[in-house]
Amino acid sequence: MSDKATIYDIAKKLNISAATVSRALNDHPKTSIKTKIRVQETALELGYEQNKLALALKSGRSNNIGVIVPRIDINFFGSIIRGIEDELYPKGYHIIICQTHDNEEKEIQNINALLNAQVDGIITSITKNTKSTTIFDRILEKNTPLIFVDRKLNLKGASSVTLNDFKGAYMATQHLIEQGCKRILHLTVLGHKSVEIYKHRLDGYTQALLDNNIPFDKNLIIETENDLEGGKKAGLKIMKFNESPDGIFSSSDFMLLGAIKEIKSHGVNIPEDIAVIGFSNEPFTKFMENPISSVDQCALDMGKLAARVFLEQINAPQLIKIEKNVVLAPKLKIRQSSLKKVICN
Amino acid sequence: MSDKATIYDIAKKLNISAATVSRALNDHPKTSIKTKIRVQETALELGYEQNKLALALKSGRSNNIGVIVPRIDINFFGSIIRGIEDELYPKGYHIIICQTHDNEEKEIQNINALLNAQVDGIITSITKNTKSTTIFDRILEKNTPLIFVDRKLNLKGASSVTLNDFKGAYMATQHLIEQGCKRILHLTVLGHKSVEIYKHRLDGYTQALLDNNIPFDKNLIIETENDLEGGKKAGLKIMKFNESPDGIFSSSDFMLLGAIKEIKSHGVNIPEDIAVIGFSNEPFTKFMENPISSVDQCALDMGKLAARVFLEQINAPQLIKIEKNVVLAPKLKIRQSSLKKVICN
DNA sequence: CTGTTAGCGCATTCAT
DNA sequence: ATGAATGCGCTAACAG
Repeated sequence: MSDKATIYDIAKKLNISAATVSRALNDHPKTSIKTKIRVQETALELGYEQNKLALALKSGRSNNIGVIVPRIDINFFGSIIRGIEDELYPKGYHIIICQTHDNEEKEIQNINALLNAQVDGIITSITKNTKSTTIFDRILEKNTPLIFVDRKLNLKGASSVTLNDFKGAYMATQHLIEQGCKRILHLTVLGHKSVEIYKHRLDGYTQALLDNNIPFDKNLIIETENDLEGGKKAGLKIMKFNESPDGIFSSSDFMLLGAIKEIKSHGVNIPEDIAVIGFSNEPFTKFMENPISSVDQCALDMGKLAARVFLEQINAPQLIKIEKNVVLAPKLKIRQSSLKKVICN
Repeated sequence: MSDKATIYDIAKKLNISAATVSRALNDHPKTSIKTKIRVQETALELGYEQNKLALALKSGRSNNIGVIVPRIDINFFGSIIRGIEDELYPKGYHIIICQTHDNEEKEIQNINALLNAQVDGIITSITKNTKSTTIFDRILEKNTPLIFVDRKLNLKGASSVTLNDFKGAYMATQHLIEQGCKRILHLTVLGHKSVEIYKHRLDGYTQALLDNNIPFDKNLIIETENDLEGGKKAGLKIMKFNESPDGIFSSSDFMLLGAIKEIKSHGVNIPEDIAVIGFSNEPFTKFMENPISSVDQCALDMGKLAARVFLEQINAPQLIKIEKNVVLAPKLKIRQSSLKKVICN
């Protein structure tokens, strides 16, 4: 019944104009307190609620922000979104979620749809397969704030919040070296050359070796699929080495888990024989009977920061274009899998 | 520059009326093919895109649907949302995400905000603390489709997609019995009486015992906090029993994991001494060195079904109100932790 | 302090 | 087949 009451309904009932009602509702300074009260009362009585759609059309601001991620049910992205929501909800923004499933075409569709829906900004993690930047240029042409999280494109006018993958890898490798490892193997993702983050992780690993005067050995780089099976394959390869590594730094927790399972099945002990550390701090790493060390990506913080960058941009004076590139330092989560030395927990 | 082209821009350029442009764009039957083509061409040229906001205001349909969950970064809810998105995106709907953090006040705020944003429907999992139904009644009064997922309220006019928790618990308990367990302990959540699902799980457990002529022993019910610590506490209690249980069915994987860690530290073997099975099929359960059996909640399916129920409601003729209550059968994920008998994997 | 007018962008009657 | 007019609900500019 109370399907929808508009300001006109209130106006009619009070024999005043809709404009006055609008002003009263918005607490406009030039309105008598009397009418304000009367309006508020009848608004309540009629169950009036502001239609944000009309407001959005009028103002050109929808108060919605689009968030596009590869998959929403991946813990990392879920946490990023949570960070964004936590930060933006109190400011009156709503979050519209889209998934690309790492499909560039879906990415383009999503962006177009969000733009048509008049979102006030877009926060996104690009596809693994994103080749073209034209769709992103369109966002910028429309003066819609664009913020990349984690997986980014280098575009003038776009902001970004990323993790210092190089540093994370460096820290992890350094940690293994400090544990006494001399022959550290690196597990990287097949086709990593096309994804910045894996390149950076490889570079961090290499640099750490260099800084510690450990020779780089290209035979100690194994490229495999980023899943359990890929890890197992890699583990098998490792078991066939003449000289086994004494440490593994993996660019992914999943690959590492596969490798661990395989290696253990050969009677090799972790961390005694081989100390290992992964990347991403997947939830399962800390729940294992023998918890796995990993590099935490601070997903929640990344989301929060991306949200703040958006707010800065949206609140900036018209003519000023803010472009901000935030790089977060990762955190090492040291657990049993990489501790050769005895340490009090 | 191409900030925004409207149908008026196209109309002006072609010296025709906006109405004609609108019709041409919508492939209206009573428009000459010639103009259709001309309009489409200049639309492309001008980079025209439909403003969904205006459309929404006009039509009263925003093509947005609100989804409210306790937390988006919990795997279960992430999967539900993914299911919803997968199903609704191809139909042109967008998903607006909100979190309650299990706070009833935030729940009310979220619903009001979504209603004001003119969403076409709301899919939600209620708070653990939801006491009042008035806010949900408001949704229904507005004739906005309301679909509960997993955690539901029994309201006339609202639909629901839930898991058969009773059956899941029954299956899990039955499985333990089949493994030869005689003294099966049940781990339930503190204050479970206020949340339907835990009650149902307890009931399923009880019924399975009954059906197998195993006496119910209230000392074998332990109530604890739903987290690792709570599980550890429970594990300690169990270790102090005069007569140890030989099986555990836990209403939560997290509690179970805590209990397992505690129990193992006392030298008790799993599954040999105590076979265990949890609930929810959390991702970590299958990644463990000794994978944990669990009841899968089919989150993805629940999301998809909820989306379909929404579509049915929204597409139903005006006067017909569809109320649908779907109950999904859970799936047992049997892994090492509950297999006393040797089975070929 | 309040009323009138107009417009955000679109689709839809009613004419023609 | 097309144009003119109207309204979705709201706010802002301009009068008064």
